[in-house]
Amino acid sequence: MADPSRRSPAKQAAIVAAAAQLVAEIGYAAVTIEAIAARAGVGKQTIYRWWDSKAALYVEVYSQMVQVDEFPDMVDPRRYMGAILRQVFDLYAATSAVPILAGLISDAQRDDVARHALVHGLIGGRGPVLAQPLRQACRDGRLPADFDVDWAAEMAVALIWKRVLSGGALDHAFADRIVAAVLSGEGGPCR
Amino acid sequence: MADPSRRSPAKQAAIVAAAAQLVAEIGYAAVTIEAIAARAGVGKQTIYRWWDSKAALYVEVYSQMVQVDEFPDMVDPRRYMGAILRQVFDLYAATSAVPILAGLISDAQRDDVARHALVHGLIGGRGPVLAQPLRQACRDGRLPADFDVDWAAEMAVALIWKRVLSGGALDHAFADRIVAAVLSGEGGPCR
DNA sequence: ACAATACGAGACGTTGCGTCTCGTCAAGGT
DNA sequence: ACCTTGACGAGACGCAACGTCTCGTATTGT
Repeated sequence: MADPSRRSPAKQAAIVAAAAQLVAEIGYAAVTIEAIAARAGVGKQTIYRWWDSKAALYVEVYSQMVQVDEFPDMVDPRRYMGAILRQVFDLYAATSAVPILAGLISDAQRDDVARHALVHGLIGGRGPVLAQPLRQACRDGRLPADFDVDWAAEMAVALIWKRVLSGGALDHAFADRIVAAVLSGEGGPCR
Repeated sequence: MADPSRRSPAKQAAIVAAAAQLVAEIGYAAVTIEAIAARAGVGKQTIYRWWDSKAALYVEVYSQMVQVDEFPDMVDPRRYMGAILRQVFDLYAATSAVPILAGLISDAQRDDVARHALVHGLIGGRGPVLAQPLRQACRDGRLPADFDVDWAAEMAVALIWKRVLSGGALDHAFADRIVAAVLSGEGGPCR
């Protein structure tokens, strides 16, 4: 139906920007497609043409907002995880990513796109950022060969989601506690 | 306005039962107040008189559904936590509590009653079930005196919420992993 | 018996949904 | 240069559920 090559990049950017603005102003739940369209100076159909739902649109907003650009060196798993988490939390603090993430987790109970993003995509899986580097560390002997990477990633994601959902602090201290909990003992003093 | 002493217990029970039925049949998100009223043979106003919102009603449904009746003995913190978690997960498996919990966590981003239940009430705090017994174990020397009970409870709750939200398994194996992660080392072989 | 009020039923206005139908416009093909 | 195609802005449209309200009836305590 819709031909991606004919899509207007300017409109897309205006819509994403309007969505980001509105969430900062009135909160995720209060944002409507109609308000985004009005703010962006765009017809409703132009939004519905390219995104299935409000949640689908915000998956894109969130992805653009939380871009992990520079990966720290994997010298030590503990240092790596701490650095990556602090980087993400700094991005959270500088943007409206947290309310968007909370809204997306919430919408995932109703919306297929949000659910998929939550379980497999950027938001939930975090494969390239968390699981993959840790798996590499296992192969390199920086972590025990039988270290359960998937479980570690699940714990980290769970703790983050919980604070996002209940409004807890997402600061560097929290990042350090996650690292300590997820890599408890491994490569540390207990071993 | 509304006088609790004149409230009809039969109507209340019918409403709660209808709400529980409907969530099992069509899922939390699809349930409407109007459908609950129709199913319970009740006027809409009778629901709105006693509950602020759908979420507020389901907080009560969930509370009735997940009643931890018998507390296991606190001989060993690991055994205690394992027993209590298995008991809760068995209740989850026997009822529609999981979709309700997922719906409530979702609604907590929009609804004040759900948010309060999530942060302070039965759902999020879990004080009497988790934190309090662990705190007692600390005083009794069954856990290190500097053991961080709040952090342990937060981890357990976070892991449960994450699986509830993303549709993961809530079985005895998961219960054991939570215990191992939350009480890692404490009272175990590493210490 | 009487006052107070919970209750069933359903009308009511409101909001946002997602679809649709216009007329306009820009781009690519012939 | 013309013509087709499809994106676009604007907004009308029907729909569903919200939360409030107003009836008339039933129940309860004094």
